[in-house]
Amino acid sequence: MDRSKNQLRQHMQKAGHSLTKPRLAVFAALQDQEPQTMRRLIAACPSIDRASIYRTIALFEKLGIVQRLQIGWKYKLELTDSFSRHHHHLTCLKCGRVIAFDESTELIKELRWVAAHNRFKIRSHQLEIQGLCESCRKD
Amino acid sequence: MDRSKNQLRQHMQKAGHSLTKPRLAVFAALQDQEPQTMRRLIAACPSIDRASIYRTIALFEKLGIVQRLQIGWKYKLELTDSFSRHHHHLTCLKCGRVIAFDESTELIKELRWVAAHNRFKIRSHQLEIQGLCESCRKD
DNA sequence: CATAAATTGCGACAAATTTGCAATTAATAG
DNA sequence: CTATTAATTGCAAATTTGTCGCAATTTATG
Repeated sequence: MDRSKNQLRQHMQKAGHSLTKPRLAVFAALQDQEPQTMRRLIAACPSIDRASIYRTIALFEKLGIVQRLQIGWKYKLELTDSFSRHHHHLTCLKCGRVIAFDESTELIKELRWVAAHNRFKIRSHQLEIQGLCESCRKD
Repeated sequence: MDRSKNQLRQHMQKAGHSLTKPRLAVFAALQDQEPQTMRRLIAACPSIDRASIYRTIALFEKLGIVQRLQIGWKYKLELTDSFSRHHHHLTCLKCGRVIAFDESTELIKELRWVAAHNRFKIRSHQLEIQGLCESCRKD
């Protein structure tokens, strides 16, 4: 908990930004629930202005601390692999439940091949599977 | 071109909807550029009301004709595999260029394994790789 | 062609996101 | 520790994006 806070401070300072109270609050809310919606983020930081939260998210994104995911209809936010364990998502189209899963080495090989073939330098990747979860299938 | 239009008409009629002029225009704009933004979609159909475009996209999504992707900061829209060749994306974080690529059978195997393991029934999936394209790497 | 149902455009709303700027806070030199 | 400077915040207003109700229009059908 304090470890990741220090990591965050270090990461930001290296980029020339300070770890302020609002930024720390947003970070904590992202750790608290993953993936996170903007709405919940705002609700989770009642003493912080909406505009600051948007600005913080934009900064975190630029610094590679946060990434957006398209989950179902709306986007959600989540810490990147440097600040959270790397994983992907299964999303239930019916109930909206989100299940995280790890990727295989096979997948990584595939990504590397694709990137090399397109002369791309990989920074990150996301995989999302949409479908019906166990309980929603029974309909 | 007319083939896909007929396919669309058939698909919609089966679901009890008609292929009207606004819907056809939205479909054409989606074929024209992929992935497509809402803003461009609205601009591409100047004679059609914004609300109708939103309603059309919502309907297309429900009928499995269109899907949303999170590419970069904003979401984008694209025809699903039934109406466009199945593929994934490489997105350049610097210039925003989007390159499509095909998936391997290895990836599909992986997805099936993950789904089975979580008792999920797969409906669709998306993979996005973010990084730097060939020309943007040179910095 | 007549009728019923589906769909559209329009205008008003509501929600989400962005911006300018004055006030506050953080980093740093002295 | 205090003064100074630069970064950051809160606030209010503006913009953009997405939604809704409803009358007018279009489409499907008998």
